[in-house]
Amino acid sequence: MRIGELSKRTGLSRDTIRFYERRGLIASEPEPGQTNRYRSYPEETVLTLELIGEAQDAGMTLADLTVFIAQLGADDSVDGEAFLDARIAEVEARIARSKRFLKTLRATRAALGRAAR
Amino acid sequence: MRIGELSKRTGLSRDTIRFYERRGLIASEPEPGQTNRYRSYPEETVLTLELIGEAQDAGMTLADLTVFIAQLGADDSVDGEAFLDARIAEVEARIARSKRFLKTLRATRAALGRAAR
DNA sequence: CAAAACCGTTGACTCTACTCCATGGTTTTG
DNA sequence: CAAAACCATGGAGTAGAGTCAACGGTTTTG
Repeated sequence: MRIGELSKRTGLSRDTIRFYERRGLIASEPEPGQTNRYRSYPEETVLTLELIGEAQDAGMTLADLTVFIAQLGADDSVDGEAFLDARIAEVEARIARSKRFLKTLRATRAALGRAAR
Repeated sequence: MRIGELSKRTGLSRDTIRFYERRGLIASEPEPGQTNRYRSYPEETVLTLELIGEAQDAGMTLADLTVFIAQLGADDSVDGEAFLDARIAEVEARIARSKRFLKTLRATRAALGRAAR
């Protein structure tokens, strides 16, 4: 699929998609048998981009994601376990802290609801 | 308490603390009866800074936090409920997406564990 | 077939959230 | 009391993650 469709399907701008490709997070091939220089992305790129979004929400950087995505493809990895263990611990901690903050947000909301009437 | 102690107790750099103060997230007073220009922070600033950390992990920006912290003190607020409801929804969504990513991380870790032996 | 809609590259620019001087004053300590 | 440790201000610089503009090809469409 071309970049315009991918953009529509993911909600990301074309520029963002090209930016991710320069960073090595996704890859395209030239359209087969075409002389234009248009990128063509495989269907699964939609899923990869959704994964990137989730990972960013979980606090991962694009640099981390470059490593992680490389590991998704590779069947073996020397330091992969250590890397993944570290990322898992980080994300777990971030979720826990986010939940604490959510409680504060809800408590504030409740207090405000009472004060308002 | 002076900035050095606050820095030690929160793990934040002095520069970061001063940066937050410029942004209006925390406040200091001059040390009472002193002629120096040293800041003096109340005890609760430690908690505020911890809150800021959690909020950032939850994906809030400092701009959002400025509004939120103002609301913590004010007993009434016109648009407060709408603001808080929006923030709560955002944070909930971000946590949900983070959890989805965490699953992917764990699955990858498991696959790698099996492939390694 | 021409206008509209797409696509590509390059390079500069923005925004957020810090971080790092340089310079100079104040406290603490051995 | 001098050196070390601490504090302040102002301004410049950095990193991460995009975003935008300019210019020029390619496809699609009425």
